[in-house]
Amino acid sequence: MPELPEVETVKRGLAPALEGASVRALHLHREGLRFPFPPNLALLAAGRRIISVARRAKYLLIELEGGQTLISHLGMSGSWRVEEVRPNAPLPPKLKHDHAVLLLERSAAAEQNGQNFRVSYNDPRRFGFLLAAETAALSSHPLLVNLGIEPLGNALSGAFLQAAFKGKKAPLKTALLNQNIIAGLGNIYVCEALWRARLSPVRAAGSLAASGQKAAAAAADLAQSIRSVLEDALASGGSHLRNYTQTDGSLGYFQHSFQVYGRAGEACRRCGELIENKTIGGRSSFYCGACQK
DNA sequence: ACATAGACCTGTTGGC
DNA sequence: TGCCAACAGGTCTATG
Repeated sequence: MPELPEVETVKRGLAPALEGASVRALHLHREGLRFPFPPNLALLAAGRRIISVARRAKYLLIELEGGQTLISHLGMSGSWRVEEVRPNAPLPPKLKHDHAVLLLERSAAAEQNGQNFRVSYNDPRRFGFLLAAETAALSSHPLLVNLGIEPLGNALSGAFLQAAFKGKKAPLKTALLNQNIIAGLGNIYVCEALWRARLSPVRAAGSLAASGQKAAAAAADLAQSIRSVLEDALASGGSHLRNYTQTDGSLGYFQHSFQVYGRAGEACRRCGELIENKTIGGRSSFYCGACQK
């Protein structure tokens, strides 16, 4: 599920619920996920007000009053679920694979009934994680310090890609998945962006940095394709995940817009040739060998 | 410096 | 219908 558009959608779902609320308790139902939970995690969150929910790359950053920020990564199968907890009503059932549960209280000013709510982190495969870090030192945290640019920010351009890819022999596909260059792209959107840009995933990344107008145009095209595919996914993800309490945001919304991902053996929607699936850098890569050069 | 394979996990899917 | 292998949106580590 979670590449940048999905994580951004989660962020947009969580922020209005969490911001300004206070953590009554954080319950952890196992020792850890991909990484062990920090020993003081529950204690550190308890009683703290949540200042903000933000996203950097595929990380969710939940800033707490008191100088700590929770770092959440969804791995391959993580999701957050918001549920109301009404007085005199049974608690919604805990689901299998709910590993971390926040019990929260809305600020008195915002909520006359004193309603509480529960936000659960569910992750069957447990490739995700939940950590905490000093807010002041967040940008130098080992997980974040080397991250590349945000592809939806102003930094992404043809010139940026040319500079970043110059001399790289790695396949374009691999370079785009490198979170230290562009942060937030994953397997699906790289495949889709390359199709939009008519660029082959197997060509050397450095070929986009060749001198001349042709390479510059291809790099600019790719930058624009990355931006547009992420924006389109975000637009459609937002509409489907709006009801946050009922869906876990797993596969099912933008997939109908896929042009190549998961379509091996089907006709290219642009030229009619068959979509190929080849492993590049250890990941399934879908592309049209006829019109992606 | 780079590419590749393997590791971590459970759930779903497709072939027989 | 059942069984089993292959595969899945991510990323870190070890190996060559």
